[in-house]
Amino acid sequence: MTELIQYSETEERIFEAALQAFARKGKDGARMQEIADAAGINKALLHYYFRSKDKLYEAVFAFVFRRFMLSIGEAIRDAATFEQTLRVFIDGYIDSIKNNLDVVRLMVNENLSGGHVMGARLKETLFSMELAPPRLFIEKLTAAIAAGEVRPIDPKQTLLSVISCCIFFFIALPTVCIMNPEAAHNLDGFIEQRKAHIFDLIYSGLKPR
Amino acid sequence: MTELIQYSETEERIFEAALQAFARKGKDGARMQEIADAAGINKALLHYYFRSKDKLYEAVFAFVFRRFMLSIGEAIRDAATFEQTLRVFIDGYIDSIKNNLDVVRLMVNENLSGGHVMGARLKETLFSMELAPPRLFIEKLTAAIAAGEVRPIDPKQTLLSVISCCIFFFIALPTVCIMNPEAAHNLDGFIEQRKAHIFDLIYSGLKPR
DNA sequence: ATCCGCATTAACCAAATGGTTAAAACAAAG
DNA sequence: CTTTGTTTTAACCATTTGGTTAATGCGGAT
Repeated sequence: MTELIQYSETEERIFEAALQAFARKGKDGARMQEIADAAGINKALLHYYFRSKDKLYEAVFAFVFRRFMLSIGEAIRDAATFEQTLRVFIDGYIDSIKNNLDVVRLMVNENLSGGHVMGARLKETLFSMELAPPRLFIEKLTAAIAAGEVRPIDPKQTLLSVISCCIFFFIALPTVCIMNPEAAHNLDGFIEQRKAHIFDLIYSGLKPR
Repeated sequence: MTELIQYSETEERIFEAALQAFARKGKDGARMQEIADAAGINKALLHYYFRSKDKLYEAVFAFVFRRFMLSIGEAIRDAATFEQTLRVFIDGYIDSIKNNLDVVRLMVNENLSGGHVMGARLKETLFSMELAPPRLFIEKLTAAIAAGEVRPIDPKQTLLSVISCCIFFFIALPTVCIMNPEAAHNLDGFIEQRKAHIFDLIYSGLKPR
């Protein structure tokens, strides 16, 4: 089912180049020649390894998607209280996104154009460990509600809200920087500020009164 | 500065066709021929009206961007309490997005590829009425904080969080439908549910304790 | 009826692009 | 050193695509 392929150095260089291209210009906008150049190889080699542009796209997606999910999994550890769980989740999620901006852009592009490639990967991974973080979050939240640490609220919707707050900022980065000049001037500072704000707003929204 | 051009019936048909194409396949993925077909005209007419694909893209963007902003402006009326303001803002924002999904997709695409076209429109519109809703929201929130109706919190970050929660769901729709089967089965119901949840979570997060 | 400017079209073109092929490097094995 | 299988490349090809052009339609003014 889930094959664990070991890729050659050349293949991984292709992946990085293709990721950048696909993420920034979309599947159609990216040029095979440009990917080959960025990877420092001949264009024919692309087809030698991946047959077609579509197959290359799928391979790249599968590769970086998996890597991204694992990176999130690493960033999010277990915690004692739900307050800590939420804080770690937000910080870890945002850091992972920040370090994988092109992957996020690729996934957004995917969703904009139907999301069938991502859908296949998702379904394949649905029962494996790699989707653990969201499920773990929901379990923790459900438990916290039962324990009275958090007021009754739909856990799935809450998860969606947290993820929305963590991701959207990066998707709309150019717009955010225009509407919000300090973000353009000091991005890292703004990101840290954003982490704190999201935790503050959401946790305060979850606490019983 | 801000020209108010009256477009012919043919031009508006082109806009609709081009919007669909650009939104669903991106600027590069969309084909001039396919846009012409969808608009029921000859391909040369596209160039007759808009010179090049880039110019067409910019014209389409300007047109639908303005229309979308105005639609949000109409949806969001003034309200007495901040609680009402927030509720109206969320409902109006989500309804506008729902009725302009292709425009939102176009704007997201724009941001993914640098956002220069949107940036130009934004800067041009920055001092006009069309960006009133966000600014109005921030003013209301600031006033509510001063009046003690809302606890102290960064208004800009809060606005960004609200918008994130309203938009992201639509951007990631294919993924959301996979992770959340009931959304696929009854989208309108899920949207209403989402409106209620966002208001509940955010307003509860803003109330003083 | 004719003239004139705008709208529309069919046919065409050059460039770009994804993909192929046959030959050359190259490394490992015999 | 030769053989053999894999990796890499230059040159090529067919198709697609954005864009052009010259001709046609057409409605209103004269």
